[in-house]
Parts: sequence; C-alpha cells; structure tokens
Amino acid sequence: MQEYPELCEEHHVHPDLLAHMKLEMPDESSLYDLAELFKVFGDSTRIRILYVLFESELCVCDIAELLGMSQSAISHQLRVLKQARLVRARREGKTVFYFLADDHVRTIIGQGMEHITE
Amino acid sequence: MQEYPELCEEHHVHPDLLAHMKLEMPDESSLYDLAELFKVFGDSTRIRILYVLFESELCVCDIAELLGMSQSAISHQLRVLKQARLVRARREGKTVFYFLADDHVRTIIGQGMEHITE
DNA sequence: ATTATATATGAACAGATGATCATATGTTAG
DNA sequence: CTAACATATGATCATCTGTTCATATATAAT
Repeated sequence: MQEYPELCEEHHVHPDLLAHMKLEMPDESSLYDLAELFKVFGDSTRIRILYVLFESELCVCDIAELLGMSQSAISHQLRVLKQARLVRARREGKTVFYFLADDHVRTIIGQGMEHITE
Repeated sequence: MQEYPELCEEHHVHPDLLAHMKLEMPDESSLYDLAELFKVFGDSTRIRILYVLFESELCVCDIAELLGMSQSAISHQLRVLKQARLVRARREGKTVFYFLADDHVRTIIGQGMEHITE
C-alpha cells in the first residue's frame, strides 16, 4: 500500500487527536472481517433470504420458491450466509433447514431499514 | 426473473406461514435500497473512513493521510458515503469537512463488530 | 442395488466495483 | 488576473461477484 504523507499543508485537527484516532482504530484484520460481514448483507437476494428466516426456519426449496429463484442460486447464497455465521443449518433426512444464527442479524437489518426509511 | 414454482414435492412449513412471509416482506425497492446501503459498509476503506469520523469531523486530506491513501481514492469513497447519507459535508474556505450523518452508522458498525468478535 | 428427491458445488460468463491517473472545479492569496 | 492549494470527477483496468448450467453428493424408498 502506497503512503501519502503530509497531503495537507497544515492539519485542521490537533495532531494529538489524529494520533488518538490511529490508536483507536481496530486492527487491519478486524476491519477487513467487518467489511466482509457487511458485504454479505450487501446483496438483495441474501437480504431477502434473511427476511424470510425472520419468521421461521425453512428448507432450501421453500426459500427458492418464496423468492422465485433457482435451488442452485439459493444454495450458493446460503453457503455465503453460513460462512458469515449469519445462518445455521440442521439436516432432517433429505431436507436441510436453515435458520438465523443470532439476533445481530435482526438488529443490523433493523437499523439499516430505519436509516433508509427516514 | 424466472419463476420456480413448486420446487419441493411438499412444503415443510404451513402454506399459511409461507403466505404470511410473502406479505411481511418489504417491497422490492426497499430491499434493493437496503442491500445498497450495506454494500456501502462492505468495503474496508469506507469502514475505516467511518471509524476515524467517529472521533471528529475531518477534511479530505487528513483522512487520506490517516489512512495512507490518495486524495482521489478518499474523495471517491466520500462521495459514495455521502450518497448513502452516511456522512455529510460542510465547506470552510478551500477545505471540506466530512462528518457522520447520524447515529445509525455507529449502531450498525457496533453490531457488526459484536458479531465478528464473539 | 436402483431410482428419486433434496441439496451442494465447480466452471464459466456478464456485470459491478475500487484504485489510479489525468484533469477539472472551487476557493483564497497576492 | 494568476498562482497555489483543496477537492471532485471521468476514464480505464484489474479484480470481484452472482447467476446459470451441469453435475456431484446425501438420504430415503422400492
């Protein structure tokens, strides 16, 4: 990564505060992971999957039918959601049921919805 | 968009619940906007910009220097953040100061951070 | 074992994304 | 007006992403 030292002729905030910001900044890998997490929310198909799972666990084929999409497309996206630990799965015979992993999903989507509707 | 009716031989949840889910689902444009919003969070450069703005408003050059990136790159990303109404700007002479638009940013990033660190 | 159903996965391709570079715009000082 | 500084923007390009299609795996029934 290139460095760009002293871009400004003079700073507009105290150097102490700039130093503090650098210290308070989470480490690079956390920031990367955080961006990766939000990328997962950044697709309307995955958002829609999470929304239907708000109500109840569902099997892959029911999700596909609800969203009017192919089984394959949904399965690929469920894998992404699972890797991000936003959903979990349990198998029952041939069927695999997916469900929300925790409540952060609801909070994050709820806050996002608040933001766009204000 | 293609339709995939009756993918399952038989449903695993009550048809009534499936119908309810379709009703509860936000309209297509809200879901699209929501995904667009999270896409904005889904980039580590933009996350880092939001993080430094947690502390104080900052001019473009100070942000660029803090993050070790070019003025142009930061300016492009600030535009994305501004279009998503996550940051706002005020001009003071030659300098433009950017600051967080509201508190949803903090909540969303906070919840995201909780999720990845648990 | 064979067949059918449910789900998962790899390859491929079109479309989106983010940094860079060059340049334009806006503002102030001289 | 002109020069200098701060910021914004358009074009380009390499990379990433999401769907489709074909196929593989897993489970159950006959």
